[in-house]
Amino acid sequence: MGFTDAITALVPFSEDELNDILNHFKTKAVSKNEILVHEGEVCKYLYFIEQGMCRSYYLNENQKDITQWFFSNGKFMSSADSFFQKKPSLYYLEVLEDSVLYFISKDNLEILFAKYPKMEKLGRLVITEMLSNVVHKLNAIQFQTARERYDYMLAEFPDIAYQVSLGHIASYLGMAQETLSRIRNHDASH
Amino acid sequence: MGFTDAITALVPFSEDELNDILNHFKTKAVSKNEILVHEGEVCKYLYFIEQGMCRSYYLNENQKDITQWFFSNGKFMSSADSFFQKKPSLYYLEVLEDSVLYFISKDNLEILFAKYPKMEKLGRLVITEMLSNVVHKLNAIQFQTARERYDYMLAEFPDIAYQVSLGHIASYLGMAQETLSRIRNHDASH
DNA sequence: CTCACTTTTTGATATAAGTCAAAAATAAAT
DNA sequence: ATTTATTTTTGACTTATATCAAAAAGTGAG
Repeated sequence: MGFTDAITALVPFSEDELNDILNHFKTKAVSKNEILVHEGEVCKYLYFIEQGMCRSYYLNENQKDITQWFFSNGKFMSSADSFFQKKPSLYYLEVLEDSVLYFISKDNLEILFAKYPKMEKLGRLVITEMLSNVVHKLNAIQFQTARERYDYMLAEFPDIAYQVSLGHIASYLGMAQETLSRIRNHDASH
Repeated sequence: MGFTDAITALVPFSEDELNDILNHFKTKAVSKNEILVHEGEVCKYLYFIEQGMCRSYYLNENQKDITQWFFSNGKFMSSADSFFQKKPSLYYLEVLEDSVLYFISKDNLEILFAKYPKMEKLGRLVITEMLSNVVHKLNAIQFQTARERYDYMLAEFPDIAYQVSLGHIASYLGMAQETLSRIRNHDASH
């Protein structure tokens, strides 16, 4: 799903409005392993993944890298807290494969918010969607077995399983990577 | 923290604006065990807890009641997804002790959104805060031991520990209630 | 105050999943 | 192509926490 499709799916805009909105975004190609936002720095942009795959992660007390979220085609991505409140980000944003992104600064977004009330609604919808995704994952993590969590992921984000390394997925699902490996092989059926 | 204080802490409004906003809310006293929203019904209001304690919960596949979130003094509460998108709620909202609430309908909120651009900002901030709280809890749940999760709760929501039943807290923290009981007693001092 | 009901505690046991360590398989680099 | 590095798999062992069951403590109604 392209950028304009994704937007109009959430809030209907006219052709002219869409063009104006689009002009406040920039676009760029980014390569695998690029870090878009470092922990501790303010996340300056709201991104949209036109094509590709990224993730957010943090380092826990033992410096272990924990994947927090995957962002694939057609999704908005940001370190939301940091971006909206100009606070230091608690997370890294990393590019997992060569990708094409749209992005907009806070200032430009504010201009759009002021100009188009419908944009505020769009902003709220994007965050509400993030919230409901995170809540959904929390429910999955909180009371399900490792295998059920993996099944949840396959159902929710089928593409991730084939594009992302085992270790990233394991930490995302809150299990040891050995466990995920065994789930995938040993009892690959059911 | 009272209602007007909570609002002005997030976004500055004039005296007159505040009064107008307040007039779009209603207030009521609710009693312990009252269900404000049932699963499957659309959540019609955004609530503010002036005084008291509530929770959201759902029933899992085995009909076990799982607490999802606690809402105490000075917090906004809603089944956010349901309220903003008029979808059936996935959760129940329940009153845990006699409470005093402010609440506003979607229509009235839309009126305020249209009238005061700052209100849109308030809406976004409220949801962003919910998002960051949920993300924080997810991180706590995902890789911490039962005892660490309890400590997280004590640090984050100290009041809950003394007002809410053991079973509700245990399901909120994703552990068996026997486990929580043992944590509280046996090794109460680490 | 007593009886019924709910919640919490304690004990014994089972098990899912973590940890440690090393081998195998893939991918990247010279 | 070989070598070096990274990722995944496999095995043996440990442990935190769930489950089951029953006793104890607490709460509320009549």
